[in-house]
Amino acid sequence: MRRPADRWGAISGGEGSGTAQCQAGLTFRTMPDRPVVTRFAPSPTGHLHIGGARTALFCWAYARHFGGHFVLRIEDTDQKRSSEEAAKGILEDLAWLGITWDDGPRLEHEGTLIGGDPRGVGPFYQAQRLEIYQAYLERLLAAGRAYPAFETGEELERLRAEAQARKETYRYRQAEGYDHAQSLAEMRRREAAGEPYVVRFRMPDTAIHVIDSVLGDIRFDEEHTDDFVLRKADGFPTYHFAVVIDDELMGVTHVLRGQEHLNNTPRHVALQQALTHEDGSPFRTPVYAHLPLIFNADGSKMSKRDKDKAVRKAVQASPDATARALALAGKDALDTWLADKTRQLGTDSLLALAGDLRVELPEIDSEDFRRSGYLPGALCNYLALLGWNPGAKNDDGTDLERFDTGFLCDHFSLERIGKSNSRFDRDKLLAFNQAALGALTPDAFERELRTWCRRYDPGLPETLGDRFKAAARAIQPRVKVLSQCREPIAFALIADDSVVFDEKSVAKVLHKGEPTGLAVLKEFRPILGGLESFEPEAIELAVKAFCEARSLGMGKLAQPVRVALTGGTVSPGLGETIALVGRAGSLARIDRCLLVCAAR
RNA sequence: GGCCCCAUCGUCUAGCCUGGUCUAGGACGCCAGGUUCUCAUCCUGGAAACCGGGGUUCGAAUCCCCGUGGGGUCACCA
Repeated sequence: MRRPADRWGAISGGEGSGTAQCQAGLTFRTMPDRPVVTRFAPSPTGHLHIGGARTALFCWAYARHFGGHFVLRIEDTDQKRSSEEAAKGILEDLAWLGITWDDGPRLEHEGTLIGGDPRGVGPFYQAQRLEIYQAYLERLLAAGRAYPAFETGEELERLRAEAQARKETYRYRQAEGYDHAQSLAEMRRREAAGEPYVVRFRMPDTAIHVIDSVLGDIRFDEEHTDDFVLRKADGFPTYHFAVVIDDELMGVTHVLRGQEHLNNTPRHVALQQALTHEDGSPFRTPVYAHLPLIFNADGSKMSKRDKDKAVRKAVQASPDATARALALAGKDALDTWLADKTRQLGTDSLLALAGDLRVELPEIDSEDFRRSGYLPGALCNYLALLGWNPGAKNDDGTDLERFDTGFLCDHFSLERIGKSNSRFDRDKLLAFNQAALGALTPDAFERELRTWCRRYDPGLPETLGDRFKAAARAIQPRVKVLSQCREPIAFALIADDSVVFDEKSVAKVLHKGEPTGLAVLKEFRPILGGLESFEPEAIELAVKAFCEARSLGMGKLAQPVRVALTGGTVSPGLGETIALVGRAGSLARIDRCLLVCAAR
């Protein structure tokens, strides 16, 4: 599992590791003082967001780089929004991306088992760890570092509003003259009576320093912190509490997460300083690395609600669309969805509606990219470049930016993580994917296409039958994503007698010149009919021979045949096109073209 | 608004830490050519950036300060 030492890349001293300087001035890496453990800890409220995928990718690559452990933990402490279904979905999304975890929920993916608990640090669902949190909470309570609070939500809301009116930020602070013993008694009384209360953390009266491997040292002064909630009224821990305990108990050494968490970090650090294990040993502060955020191309925040937004807009735009939405979603569901911008429709309804209304859904979850037909390798490659850069050159002097996850694991380091936010550039991702598809061997591409079709377009292989292989050949260089696969071969998916002959093409290609395309076509028909093999290569040869014998340019034959077989002048190579339409189909289409277009 | 973070082509970035080799390099996109039976692929070329102002220095994209701009965050969500 561990890599040879000479393959470790450089790490900075701030990462809890030793950096040695040798005589020649070369820096080489040493193993950190304890095994590297990273974790990805999503809340199961939906599919894996693309920003989360990037975070997971980095955490995974970092652990792999050092031969450490990558933990997957499900943060389901919000009972209202979490679902087991979403958790499963996230596991599958990660597995599809090739991001596998060492410690975490078990998942069977393509015949291999991912996850497990080799270090005995589970369970990995926070909802199953409530007793653990409670034990630490009680120690904090006993030490006076945590205390019960009895304000209702409405009261807090009012206090916040009042502060806002004074142009201040409301911060919960332990009241003057607070009596801990009395407060604990009240807590016990409420406990017995089944009345709600929360437990808050007493923040220290000192500034908190956060050491971040990406952003440097950051100081948060005490007047800007507040006594946040540790245990909610429903008995569940808040994120802050659970994350600190679990990270410590699971031996997490490096926390890589989005920059939106930066302002939470002083709370976590303060908690680490206040918490101890049963034996009195202190919690440790992991190395933090806050990752720059990813935005939409237009600079707006990438949100899982974007998909709903796009469809909602289309629905509201026309009464016709509203009617169709009504049929799909039902009146009540539609009304609440339209009225509440924060509401999300089910994936299936959303997809159906988008298809029906011809709305392009923005891709924001990893599942969306899978559906669109991106290769996980290309996605990971592009994602890795959002906030990280290998800083290396290719032999031709261009920047090295196309690489696989193996390269990422070998070279990933915190010191090359950028500080500034980036925008998600679909065009560049598309280019990466097109290159990745193009680099596949024809057989590998065919397999990828089949796999994708099985999930998202089972009708295509059915329609194509034994022409699938030829279709795949024609498709490969012509699509950027697998979901475009029907476009280059659309002519092969329609009935022979439903080809629509484009007027302009007919005029230009069939009627103009000498000889006319029509004449060439007529002459070519019997040659085609008499071919022994109908493989693209054989057809190609026959076509060349035909043209050479008559001193015709290839175009003089190819374009008329294209119009006859596809209705237009654009299609894959002539041999491929003819092969895809098939012998009977080709002859029928040529005959029909001769008949229909001669009259024009 | 308070706090925190950030700032190189339209976008992602290299260079910045360890000032000079930067008339700032690459990728995507864009534009113009070329190869090819059309399309796509492929090849060649081009336009395109150091946010502003001070300072330090012989010298600043690189170091410091201020301004401006952008972003994050201010929950019994995570």
